[in-house]
Amino acid sequence: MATGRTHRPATRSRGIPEATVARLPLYLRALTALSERSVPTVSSEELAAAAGVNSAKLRKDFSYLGSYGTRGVGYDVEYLVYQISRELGLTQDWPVVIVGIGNLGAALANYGGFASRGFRVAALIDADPAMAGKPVAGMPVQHTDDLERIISDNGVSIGVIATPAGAAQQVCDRLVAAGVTSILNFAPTVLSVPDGVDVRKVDLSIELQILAFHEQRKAGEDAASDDGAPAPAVAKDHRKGPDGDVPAVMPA
Amino acid sequence: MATGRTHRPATRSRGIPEATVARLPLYLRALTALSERSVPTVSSEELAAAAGVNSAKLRKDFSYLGSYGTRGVGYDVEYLVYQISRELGLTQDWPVVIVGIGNLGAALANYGGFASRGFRVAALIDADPAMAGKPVAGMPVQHTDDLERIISDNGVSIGVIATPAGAAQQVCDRLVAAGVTSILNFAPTVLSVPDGVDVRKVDLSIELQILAFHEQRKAGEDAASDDGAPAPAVAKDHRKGPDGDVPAVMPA
DNA sequence: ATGTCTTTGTGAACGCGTGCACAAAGATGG
DNA sequence: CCATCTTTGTGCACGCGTTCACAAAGACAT
Repeated sequence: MATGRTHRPATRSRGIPEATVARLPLYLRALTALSERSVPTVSSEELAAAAGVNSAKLRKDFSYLGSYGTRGVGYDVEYLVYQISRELGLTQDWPVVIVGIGNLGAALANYGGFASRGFRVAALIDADPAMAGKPVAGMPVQHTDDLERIISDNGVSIGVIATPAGAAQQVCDRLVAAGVTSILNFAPTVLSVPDGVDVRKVDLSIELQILAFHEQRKAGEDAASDDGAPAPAVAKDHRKGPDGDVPAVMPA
Repeated sequence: MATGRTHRPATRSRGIPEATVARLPLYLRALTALSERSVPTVSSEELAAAAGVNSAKLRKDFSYLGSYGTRGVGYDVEYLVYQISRELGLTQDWPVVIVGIGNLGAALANYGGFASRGFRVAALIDADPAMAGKPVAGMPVQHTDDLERIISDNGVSIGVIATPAGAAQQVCDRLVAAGVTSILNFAPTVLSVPDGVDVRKVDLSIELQILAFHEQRKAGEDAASDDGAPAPAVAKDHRKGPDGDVPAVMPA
């Protein structure tokens, strides 16, 4: 997924493995759906099916949070919703800023998923002076000049970067300097941040490329031909090449 | 990431580990940047730094593709760009359809990252009759009724779902039935697909929730001292109990 | 040629995540 | 109170991924 994989190994999370943390939102979503249908309890088997995971894995995940189930019965839906929400920190309000109000940034601002669960879009920020003041998702866009003040005034600790790749690192540096310690990066760039700052990335083109790899694998299982020659400018010499094309020293 | 995480274990990928495949696009991006600056060769150390990974990991990743480096010198940039592109299947053209042209779908249609490398938006599809014919990103939106024909006519094997959660599974089923075998899902739902179909998901709210978890942990580190002791009070009788702690969670 | 220096490619150890399989815990019924 | 049935919680083994550390390969100078 998508997603982000640029986070620190920091698994000192007091016992809760990173892989488990990544699944908690999934469980929470399934539980919320059950809660809305007023289902009182659910077994690990049922919930696992709804979340698309193995039931043993789910039980082990919950065991890191404590023993919240009842043997012979299952888990209490409401209680579990509360526990997971608390563990994820969703019982408090997280003001978020979105920087870069282009197509994607605007779509994110309008996306309901943000506001729905403890997250509140505190400000929209863009570098284009022409955007300043224009309303997007019922909120005026503010100029980058005020970034530091906005972060500070609203106590923002989570920032979303939706700028072009070229501007991302600079924006990131300013966000971090202003006090942001968690960043969700949509720009196709590797961000470097100091220790203590978490970065997760969402990269559409990477996801597509991974799909293309598997797609190719599926399609060309027999037609393992090495397509037309797109004229590899540099033919090199790779001896152990499985295909056996053996070039010489690379030209300069 | 988005990563995406709902993909099958399908690691029978003829030797190339899934984790490596997920990093190839990252290397490719860094290499492309070097190529544009006409840098002829690059060492594993330099490239690893640019891609934000460990250099040993990078060398091992490349070793799965074959031996493309020259000891004492490094890797030939152009040649490596070609090899990785070929491995990822980017030397061919991948027609893609986007289903669900709301805020997010429209942003995706306009996103340059799609067209940039081997991917071509073949059609935009939406269920709203009012959208039909309206141009988005210089391309007329087509109605869901024609989904099967569009897939078939264009030989589409990759579909992007950007519909509301409620419609996602249904759209997914139709895509799969029409011949799509790779799906990139932006809807906040677990999709179930038959074997042989790959699904990757990008879920904004999940990413944010993971960040919130770490953010909360960072914030509460000051008072973490008392946390060292094994949590004894396992609230057992919280079960639907004295309502004192009612979940403060919200739906949707 | 020979030696030195750089950088790759990889063997091996380690740690994390996953899933099986089962004992313990509690519900339920007689 | 005992027997049986359901479902949790987890010990254990296995496999994947990461990282270290080093020998081998080639470049380059003398």
